[in-house]
Amino acid sequence: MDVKTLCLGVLSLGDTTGYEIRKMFEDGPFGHFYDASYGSIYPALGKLLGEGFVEVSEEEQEGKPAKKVYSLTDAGRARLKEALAEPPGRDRIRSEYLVRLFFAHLMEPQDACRVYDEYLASFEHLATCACEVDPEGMPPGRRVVRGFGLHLYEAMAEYMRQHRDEFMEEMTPDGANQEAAE
Amino acid sequence: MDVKTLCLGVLSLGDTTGYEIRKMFEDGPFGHFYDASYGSIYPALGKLLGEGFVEVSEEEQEGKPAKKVYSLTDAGRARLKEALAEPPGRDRIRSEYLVRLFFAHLMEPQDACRVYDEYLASFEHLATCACEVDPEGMPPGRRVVRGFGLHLYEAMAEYMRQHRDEFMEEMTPDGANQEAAE
DNA sequence: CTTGATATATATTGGTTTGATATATAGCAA
DNA sequence: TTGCTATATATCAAACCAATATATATCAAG
Repeated sequence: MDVKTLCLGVLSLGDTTGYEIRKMFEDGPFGHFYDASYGSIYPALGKLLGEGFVEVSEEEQEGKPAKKVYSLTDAGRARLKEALAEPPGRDRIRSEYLVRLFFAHLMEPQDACRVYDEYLASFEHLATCACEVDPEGMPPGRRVVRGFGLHLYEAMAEYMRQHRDEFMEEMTPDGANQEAAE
Repeated sequence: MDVKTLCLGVLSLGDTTGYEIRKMFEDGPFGHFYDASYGSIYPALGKLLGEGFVEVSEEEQEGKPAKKVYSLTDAGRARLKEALAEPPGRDRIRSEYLVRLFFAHLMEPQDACRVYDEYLASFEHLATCACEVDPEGMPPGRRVVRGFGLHLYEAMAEYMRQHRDEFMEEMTPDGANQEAAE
């Protein structure tokens, strides 16, 4: 599964530009389970164009630079279906937060506590955002993915809320409070 | 957070080889929240050696190739602490499974159902494995990370078990069973 | 008793991806 | 009028991954 396939997938939802594809991975529905940057999206679209899987129409705009609106061809739709039929590789996660928590005993206690609270807050935020997305009219798979994400963020936030006090106490033993110590 | 920092972290748990560091990211405790391949680990160890953050001692072995056992220097320990104090970037996930479920309506129903069941099974497996790790004697941060992972895998498996029937029915409408149709 | 698979162990290479930056224009706030 | 944000495309060095090469040992299957 490379960025080319991801682009085909995004384009299956409607014609769009490289810029907007990137935004989909940043805030949009894809951000929760994939990532891609300009440096991979633009070359991917270029290759797909050369292979006949997408078409492009340049739309002049006043003020802003000209848009290149890409759209899927029939060959592209077939290619996407083909790629989705391939066996999926296992999930990969990269969490700098969990790395820090894992090594919390090597950090300054107040830094570790800040990381903990930031991480908890990020899940509460994500859960709120995921909650606002209306599943009405979604195809079943997409609805499952939305519910899965929402359930996940809530479970993560719940776990971190429940174990917060325990962690904070163990990180700052024998009354070594953040401010007042003496 | 680059692979160099990750290597320093692994070495803070004890002296080891590049080969074993890789295995830590595959099966070991790090696999749940980070990934790194040989092509990044060996060059990272080489650079760390040049920078004086790690030392190496070649251990000849009969039969097998000579081991290069790396160990952290004091400078390396300081560098690790420094790196952990930097603000963490946001979590990144790459799930080929969720991509497929998102586009399940473009797939053959039986393929989509297989992906669903495989994904569910993978979480049940991960939960079982995480359950077997004894948190006794772990520092608080590491214990939180373990509990977090376990809680997460169980929540994911639970969600997918609960919505399985719903998904399967919606994927194969009006009695279009996998085998017998007609 | 040899073939193939698996495991230990280091290392490299080609291709992909990231993160940052460049270019260009407009709007809006300080 | 300076700086910030947003729209939009594009590129580049550095980092990174997946695959492969090398070398040896063990163990099971045929």
